[in-house]
Amino acid sequence: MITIYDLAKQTGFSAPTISKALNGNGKLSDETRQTILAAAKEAGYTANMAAKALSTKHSRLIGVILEDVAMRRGFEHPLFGGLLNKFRHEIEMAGYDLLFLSKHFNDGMSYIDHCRYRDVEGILIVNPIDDDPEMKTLGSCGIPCVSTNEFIPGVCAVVSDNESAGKTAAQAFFEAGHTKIGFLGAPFRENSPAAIERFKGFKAGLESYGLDFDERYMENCAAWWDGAGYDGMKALYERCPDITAVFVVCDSLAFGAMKYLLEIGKSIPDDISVIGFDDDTSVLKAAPMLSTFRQDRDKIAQLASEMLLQEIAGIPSPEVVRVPAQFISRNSVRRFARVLQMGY
Amino acid sequence: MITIYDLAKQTGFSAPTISKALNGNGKLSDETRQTILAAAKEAGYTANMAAKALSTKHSRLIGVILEDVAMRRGFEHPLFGGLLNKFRHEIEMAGYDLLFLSKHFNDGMSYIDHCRYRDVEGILIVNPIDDDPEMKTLGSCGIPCVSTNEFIPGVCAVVSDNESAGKTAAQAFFEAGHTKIGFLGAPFRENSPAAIERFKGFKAGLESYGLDFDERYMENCAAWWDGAGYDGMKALYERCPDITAVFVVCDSLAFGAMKYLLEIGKSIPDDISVIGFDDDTSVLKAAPMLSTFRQDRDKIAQLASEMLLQEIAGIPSPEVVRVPAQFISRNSVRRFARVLQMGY
DNA sequence: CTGAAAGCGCTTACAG
DNA sequence: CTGAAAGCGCTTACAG
Repeated sequence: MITIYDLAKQTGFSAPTISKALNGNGKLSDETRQTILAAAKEAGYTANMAAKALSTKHSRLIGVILEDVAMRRGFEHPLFGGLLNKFRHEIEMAGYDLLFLSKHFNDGMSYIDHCRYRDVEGILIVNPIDDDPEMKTLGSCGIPCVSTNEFIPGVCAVVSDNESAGKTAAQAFFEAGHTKIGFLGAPFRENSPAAIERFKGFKAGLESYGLDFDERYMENCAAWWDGAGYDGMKALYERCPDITAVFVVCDSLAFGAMKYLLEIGKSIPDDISVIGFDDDTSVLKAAPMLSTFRQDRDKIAQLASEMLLQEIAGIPSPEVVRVPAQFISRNSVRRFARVLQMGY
Repeated sequence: MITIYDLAKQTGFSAPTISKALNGNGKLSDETRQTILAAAKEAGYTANMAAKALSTKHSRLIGVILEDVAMRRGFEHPLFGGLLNKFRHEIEMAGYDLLFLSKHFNDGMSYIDHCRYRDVEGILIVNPIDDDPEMKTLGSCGIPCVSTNEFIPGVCAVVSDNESAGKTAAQAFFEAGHTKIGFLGAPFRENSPAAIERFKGFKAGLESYGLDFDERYMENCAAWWDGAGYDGMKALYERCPDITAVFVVCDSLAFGAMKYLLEIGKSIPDDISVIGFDDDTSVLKAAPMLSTFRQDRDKIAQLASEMLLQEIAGIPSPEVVRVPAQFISRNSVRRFARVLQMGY
């Protein structure tokens, strides 16, 4: 391993001068800088980050909290995986590395201790464990944080515009002539906006068309995976067999719901129309006709990295940044004839 | 931030003594150790890894090379995502953190430079870029490496027993009475064993039953995603419409292949039987009847972490470790009546 | 524009 | 069993 002292010896300059040349700061003659840079290159010099981190207190490490209790897919989660691919790329371009924070590290240190241990400079909270009490402390722990799925006091959230998407779903159903429309949700948790917001927007959308949303038409599934969607749809449909359409908060649930509907002999969209959420490729192959919403994972990741880098630089972020989700209309919504006659 | 000097002041011992107590090494009276540990706990002391790394040359960091040019799914790759979930858990239990190695870090340092920069202690090569020349240098770079998909000179490979799986596929088809069986492969690359080995085993399996494999029955798709499977199946089937079965090297390709077959009016398995590979959940929802092989991601990850930790400790690893892939028989293979009559 | 000194927080021999 | 000294590789004021 070659150090700045080796470079100092070779070039005849002092270590601090080598340091300045390498880092491009301080006043140095161009000539000095050039010779030092050339020597470094020739010697194949690579800085030692541990030493840098120790003296500067800057580790160039971004901690990532990624737990996936809800879907149990970890890296393979339909939103989180793609988001991380992009986020990783963005921060690497800025000279940072990803460091996964963990609770079972070194027999159970907290996230924050893990951060201190590694001098982590910023935290991306992709998704925490439900109701983790440590989340509340993150906003004031002194380390810049950005969240991409959960609302945490004092932490900037970059999330899809779920309400608008909900409205769009209502609009799509309404314009196709549906009036009895179910809502299949997921556990409503205060800090996890996705399900609640999609419902809010959906309800507001219906009301804007003069349709009151009947609470009986709403069913919240017990979890986020397809089995729960199956059970939820069963409960909903047995209670309200008159619905002609259902908006489901995510595609996994929609897949389970459709499975149930198909099993009892219903066809989609002829008997019942469905709109999902996520544009989940794992569902899409099975249900290529499913209309859904695509969360802009690249955009969310890019904004999240910008906000975080900005906060590290001392510039505060807004409390929440919304990213539009794109409606992807395929063929799971039946258009009623009378509507077509109305000129649609 | 509280340091060992603070602890030293508080307890009246010297910094080295604090260090020994904290790390459990060196000779210390139990009493001293206890008081120091208690003081550390009360003060909420967390070690500083940068300082530790600088003085010990041990970063407790495992570099990960994860590129996914083949499937373009990154973290969402059917094998790699799950493998990483488990690998991450394993090494965290051992006090290590994951560090993704990247070529576009800090305007383009090599993987090895990235490792030196961070003092990475070991490298997990989940999947490299095809024909990356840097791979050849990894085996002799001085940093312990383990690979989970690619053969690299001097690097321990932990991979599925693809040949046995290929034989099992041949057996399954043969026992069901098939004799004209196609093989749908992927680009054969020398260092990437999956496709070649599955083919080898498959061919050997057929031959063990006295069936010569007709080279015309083999078609290698241009890539690993479903569109390539569609095209590959088309080419194969147009050339050999007499096949009654096809073994496909991965489920994504199998999905594309089935899509083609369905489109031209064939039914599966009545007209043509299919066996895939990967037990890819994203395909499974669409084709729940697909018989396939499940790679034991947890086992591969666990063995890879063991090998790597072992190498870091100075114990050499075997050149290759094989992990059985489990055949999952569902309903995509037709059993011919005459076979049943033969007593199967 | 360049360098000597001190420090970041920890550990490793080496004394005692 | 415990501590004084030196060092890991880098950077930050501060002189000059």
